[in-house]
Amino acid sequence: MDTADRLIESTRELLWERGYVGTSPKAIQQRAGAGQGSMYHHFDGKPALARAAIERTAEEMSALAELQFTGPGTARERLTAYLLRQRDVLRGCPIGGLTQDPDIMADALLKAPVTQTLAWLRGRIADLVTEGVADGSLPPVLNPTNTAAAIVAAMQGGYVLARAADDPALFENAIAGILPLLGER
Amino acid sequence: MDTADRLIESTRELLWERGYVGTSPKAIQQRAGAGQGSMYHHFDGKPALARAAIERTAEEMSALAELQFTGPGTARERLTAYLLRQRDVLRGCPIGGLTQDPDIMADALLKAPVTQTLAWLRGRIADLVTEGVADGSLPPVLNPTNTAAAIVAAMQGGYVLARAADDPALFENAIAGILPLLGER
DNA sequence: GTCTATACTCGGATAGAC
DNA sequence: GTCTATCCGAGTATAGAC
Repeated sequence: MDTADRLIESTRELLWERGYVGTSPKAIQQRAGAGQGSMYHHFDGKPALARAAIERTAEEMSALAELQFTGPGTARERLTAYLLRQRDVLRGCPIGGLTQDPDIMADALLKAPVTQTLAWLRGRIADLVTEGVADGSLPPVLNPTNTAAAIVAAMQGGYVLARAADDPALFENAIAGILPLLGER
Repeated sequence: MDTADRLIESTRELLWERGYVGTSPKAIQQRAGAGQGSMYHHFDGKPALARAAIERTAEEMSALAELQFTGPGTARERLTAYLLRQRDVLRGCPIGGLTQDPDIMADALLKAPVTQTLAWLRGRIADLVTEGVADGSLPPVLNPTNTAAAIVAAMQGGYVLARAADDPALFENAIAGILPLLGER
């Protein structure tokens, strides 16, 4: 991994742990084992580096989800597999958490990957719901758009509850609580 | 409203808008129309002021919710009234949003009101679910703990989705998506 | 490409006058 | 109680040497 890569990886970790406002160039350099000059040689400044980091995180998150969505089984099985997947719950969502960061939301270039990734996720899940309703694996009454929003929201909120309580079980509870929507019991 | 009160109110607004890390004493003073000396006369420093602000916000939020929970109607009606209540969606939840703030989570005194308020909310909603199952206004299969977690999570996550998309409709979608859980369609 | 030096502002707080 | 002065470190970046 070269220096530019290490800088991006360090930035990804720090954005996840401390958010954008709470992350300083100096902290990034130290974690990456790079000096000031090195960082400013490879990137224009903090926003440019953050942009590279957020984009990489967004791509990784989408790819990981897509892995579940295109796996084996009925639409319902793929959906519940995604929901029940192992997660580092107490760290929160590395994309959703950025919505709380004022400097991210104020910068179109930093906000765009956040907006797009969550929109993509909702759309992808809505498609699965539609598919599941069509093939009979999901209850026929479900509205795909609303159900997808509820599922993604329950996950994002599950992170919030788990972090507030310092207990990953709350994420699990939230997921278990929406599963009846999908006809699971 | 005296100076101490104005300082607390300014802090509440700034915590909501910019989070703890993103809020400086100077910004608080300016918004409150108070000087440095004045602020440090009334409060020990930024953490003490934040604590007062967060506690006031937590109390206000609980009181507002309790108003809906003790209103008229069946348990289900009170629950849906709470969910459908008018909200300033794009500003996010002034308590839930704090879970993303590293300096809040690292300080036991600042974190406690966040932990407690969300735990109280879940407990209160779980009670309503239990009540609704008992009086027949809610489906008998519901698990109160999980359902309460799912409901609170859907709201918290609804804020995240709405802010990411810059569109309050996503909060509404998430709520509409979980209503079928309560037997609404 | 990376290092060190330098610069300037802001964050957070203290001291003492009024 | 409030004001102004002052302090020191951190945040963010530039300049120029190597």
